[in-house]
Amino acid sequence: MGRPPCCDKVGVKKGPWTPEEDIVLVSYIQEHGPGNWRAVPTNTGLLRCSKSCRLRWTNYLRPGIRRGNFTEHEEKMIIHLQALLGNRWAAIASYLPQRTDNDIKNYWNTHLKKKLKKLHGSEGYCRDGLPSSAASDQISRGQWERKLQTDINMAKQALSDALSPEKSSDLTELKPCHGNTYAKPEGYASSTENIAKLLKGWMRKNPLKPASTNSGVTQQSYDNMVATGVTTDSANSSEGNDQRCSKPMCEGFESLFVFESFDSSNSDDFSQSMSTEASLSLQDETKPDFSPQLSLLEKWLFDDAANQGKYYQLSDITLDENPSLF
DNA sequence: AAGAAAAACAACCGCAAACTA
DNA sequence: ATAGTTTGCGGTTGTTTTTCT
Repeated sequence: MGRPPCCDKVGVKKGPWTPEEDIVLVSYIQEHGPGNWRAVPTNTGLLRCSKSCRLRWTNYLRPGIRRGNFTEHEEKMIIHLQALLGNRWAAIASYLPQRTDNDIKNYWNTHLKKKLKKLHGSEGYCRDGLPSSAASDQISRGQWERKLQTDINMAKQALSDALSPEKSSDLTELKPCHGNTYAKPEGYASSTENIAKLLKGWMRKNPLKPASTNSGVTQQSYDNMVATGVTTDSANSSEGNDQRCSKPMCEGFESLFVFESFDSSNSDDFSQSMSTEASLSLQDETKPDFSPQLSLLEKWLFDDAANQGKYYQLSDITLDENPSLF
């Protein structure tokens, strides 16, 4: 007996999400909180499978995520964490709370892998830029363990370096492959921002109907959104734009969630932003506890870095101080 | 200016772990 | 204890955008 599909394949829409779909999804989550994805398509009328809804939310619509503009520091973090943890993107993303695993994965595949390849050349490195020696499963167990210990020490040191602000390692010398910066232009608008505008324009045009299902956004919830920062400026709203987010439209968007511009180099900004965020539905989001995600090794690195008072103050982002974060 | 190639990114797929009845 | 269901994760693909010729 095979595993049943996550949803009916028939009648399920695929491909890029439209602004309208985003609105519906955001509205629903705004009201019900994330989770129970199975029920989302049913309750919202979205012709998407639950998986797609979840992905859309976690990777784009969820408040607090930062897109594009990977900083040098983030790059280093990713590179070192990848070396340490391998392609465990979710684990890596847990160290960069503003980034999604998908984003990190894409960034790794499109940018960092190439960078490392250029930096190290092909010699001594296998695919994914990892030292080929790490994959030597022919060596004896004892050798392997010693090697592992060495690798751990190296990784620890590397992570230390990455966590240190004052140290600009050789990685800083990594230049974009061609003239461009890696990050998108400043004008790059996050999806949440896009949705913010959309919500404003759309909701005005479509007075929120309590809807037959519980999918509709109530006026109250709309008011909540306004209260939490959605401005009333509708000049750039998505009037008549029922296709994918066009650039001019996106560029004029404001933030639905009123986040300060995130900068991973400033954890205070982050905390601040997260506390703002706490007023939103994220507070209901059932995020896994942070600490259990940490393997012993990760925890050790975590603690070690914190003890050394290093730059990336993960310790600043604790459950106690930011209950909304996790 | 136009077409081709490369790069970037959004989204899908399948597997496996976690959860629930 | 277990079968069924849901969710999370990582790999991969498809589409769009940008750069090059």
